[in-house]
This record gives sequence, C-alpha cells and structure tokens, in this order.
Amino acid sequence: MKQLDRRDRFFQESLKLIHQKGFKATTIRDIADQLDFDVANVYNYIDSKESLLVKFLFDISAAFHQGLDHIIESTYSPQDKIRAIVSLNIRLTSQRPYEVSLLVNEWRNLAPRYRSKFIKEKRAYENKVRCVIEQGIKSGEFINTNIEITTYSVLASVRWLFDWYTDQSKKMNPLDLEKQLTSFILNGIQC
Amino acid sequence: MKQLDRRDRFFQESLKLIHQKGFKATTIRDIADQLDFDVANVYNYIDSKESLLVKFLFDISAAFHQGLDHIIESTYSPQDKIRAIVSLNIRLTSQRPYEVSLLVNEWRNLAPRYRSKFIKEKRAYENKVRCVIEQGIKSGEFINTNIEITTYSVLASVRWLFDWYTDQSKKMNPLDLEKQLTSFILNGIQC
DNA sequence: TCTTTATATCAACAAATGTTCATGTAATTT
DNA sequence: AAATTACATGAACATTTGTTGATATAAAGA
Repeated sequence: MKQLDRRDRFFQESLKLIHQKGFKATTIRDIADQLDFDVANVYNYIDSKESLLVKFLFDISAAFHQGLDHIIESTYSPQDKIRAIVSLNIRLTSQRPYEVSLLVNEWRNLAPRYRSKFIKEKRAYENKVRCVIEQGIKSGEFINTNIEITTYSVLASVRWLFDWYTDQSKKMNPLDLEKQLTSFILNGIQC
Repeated sequence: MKQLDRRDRFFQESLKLIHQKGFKATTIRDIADQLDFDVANVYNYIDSKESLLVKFLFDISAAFHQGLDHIIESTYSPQDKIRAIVSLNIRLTSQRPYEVSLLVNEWRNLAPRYRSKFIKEKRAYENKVRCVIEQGIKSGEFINTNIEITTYSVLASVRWLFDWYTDQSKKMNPLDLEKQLTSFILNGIQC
C-alpha cells in the first residue's frame, strides 16, 4: 500500500516537474531532489528518462482518442459533436492538466522513433475532428469554408485550456466554460 | 559585404535549427556543423547560447507589440481592430514564421531573468487584446460573455498560424486566410 | 600600405547529465 | 519464518555540452 503511494507520488511529482521546467530541462537529479531521495533510486521506477515522457504522452493521447471515438460513433448532429468535443477537452484537461500540458508542449522532445508515432496519432485526431466539420458542412449546419482552416481554428479554440487549468488562480464552473467555448466556436464573438 | 552574408546566414540557420530541434536540444556543435565551421567560431557571432534565444524572442515580441499598438491607437471600431489583429498576425507569421514559432514554443527555456521579463511582455500583449474586446462589448458589437475566455479564444485562433507557415505544403492567399479567420472569430462556424 | 575588423581553427576544461553496479534495508507475500 | 518484492544509497562511468584562450588568415577601412 505504501509502495503504491510512493510510486504514485514519484510519477506525479515527475509530471509536475516536467510541466514546470520542460522535459529537456528537467534532470534525473531534479526529480530525485524533489522526492528527496537518491539519483539511482529513480531507476527503480523507470527504465530511462525518455520512457517517462513516452508513458505520459501516449497515455493521455489514448484518452483523447478514446473520448473522441465515442463522440464520432454517436448519432449526435455535427453541432452536438462539436459541443461534445469541447466537453471532452474540458473534462480531460481539468482532470489531467499537466499531462495535457505535455501533450501540447513536450511531444517535440520525443526521440525520432516515438516522435513519428506520436505525430501519426496527432494527425489521426485532427482528421477525426476534420470529419465532423465536413459532416456539418455537408448537412448545411456549418459555413462552407476552407476545411483545413476551420479545423485548425476549432482545435486551437480548446488547446489553451491546459493554461487555464494549470494556473490555480482560474476556477470556473465547467458547464459555464463549456457553454461559452461552444458558443465561441459556433457563433463567434459578434452580436 | 560578404561578412554580412555570413552573419545573416549564421542567424538564419541557427533560427531554423532551434525551430526544428528545440532550443535545449540544439547544441552549439549542431549549429557549427550546420554552417560547416568550427565550434569556437560560433562565439564570434554571439556571447552565449542564451543570447541567441533572447535576441530572437524579444525582437519578434517587439514587432508584435509595435503592430498591436498602431491598431489600438487607431480609430477603428473594435470589430475592425480584431480584423487588423488577424491581419497583423498573418503578416508577421508569414514573414517570420520561425521566430513566431519560438515565440510560441521556446520562451519557456529562457533563464529566470529574461523569462519573467518575457512573461510581462506576453501578459501586456494579452491585456491589450482584452481591452479591444472590452471596448467591443461596451459598444454592443460583441457578445457580453466572460472576457477572459473570449480573450484566450481570440488569441488562440491566430496562434496556430506558425504551424501553417512553417509547413511548406500549405500555401494560401493571405487575404483569403485573413477573411476566413476573421469570419471564424466574429461569426463562428455555424450557418 | 597599414591597421583594424571579421572570420576561422585547434585544443582543452569544467560542469552537467543519463545511466549502471553493487549492495543494503524495509515491506509483502507465501 | 522464509522468500520475494519494493525502495533506498553511494560511488563511479562515459558522454555531452557551453565556453574560453591562443592564434591565424582574409577582408575592409584608414
């Protein structure tokens, strides 16, 4: 029991450190210091520094894919799918803000092998969102504009959330947040 | 004359390398190799590795501030100011895509001294944009919602542009791009 | 032409960094 | 109680990395 606590704490603190300092700038010694134990002990929890990043990134990436797949397979209208995508992003980001932060900022630091794998997952995610938008255009719900720009815009509209949730000072009812973000994406800021 | 070519080439290639590999992952030896000269020669152009990042970041940051200040001091309506902000972002990002990439991705790698200075500039920029949105709400042009969320959303809507412009495969008429992005921010994707 | 400036090289250093080995102790499981 | 697993430590390693000093050549300006 206490072991699991130790283990959990190790990954939690490592994650927070990597979020704060960046993956490259976080050394094994930083992690050991933070947990107040010896450098070598770190390697009782992980095989290598990179495996830490790999674990965090592909875990959270899978969570996003899983959530998005449920939405896509649903019978929701494109409009409601967008709503659901916003909701998914808010939920995952509020629950696991530091991992989402790595997802946005640290994937560039993966070694080539994992990096290309990650980029494929990233592209796949973007393509799934693109499909939702295409559906909406075909059904006449969404404006008929350049799909790529629209996809980038929609994705960007939720990508900053980790900034909101890793900054303690900002709290807000998740449902209100969802309502406003969805409103922004669907209707913009103009009256 | 040839000296200036050399110098320009040094900064250009350094910038591209830092964009590609990230600042921490780019070593002085990487830069020297890329330019096909000795490691020590790098220090004929710069004082330290960090000064490279500092130069790039604060230069491009100043360009954004200068552009934004002109917009704010103008007599444009809030709506047209948003238009102009989109236009500014497209212009600067298309002209200096790699520097904008660093602006988004690499400022975290500044040493504390410069990092806090940079964050102040970043916050100042965000506040200026927030003011434009507040004006729009007061004048009744923009929806009366949570200003912070709206500001983040608007900023996010143009932040991905560097991704578009550092990927050669994507070309588009800047005026069309501006029109569509402005349309997204003002009216969203819904019909 | 002479002097200064820009560009280039070689060698070397001190510090930082990821990782391993051998070994020990505490906790869990059987 | 014994055996296995989890957690911990100290010392050491081979590389990598930013930086410097001494020095040489080519170009530009006086």
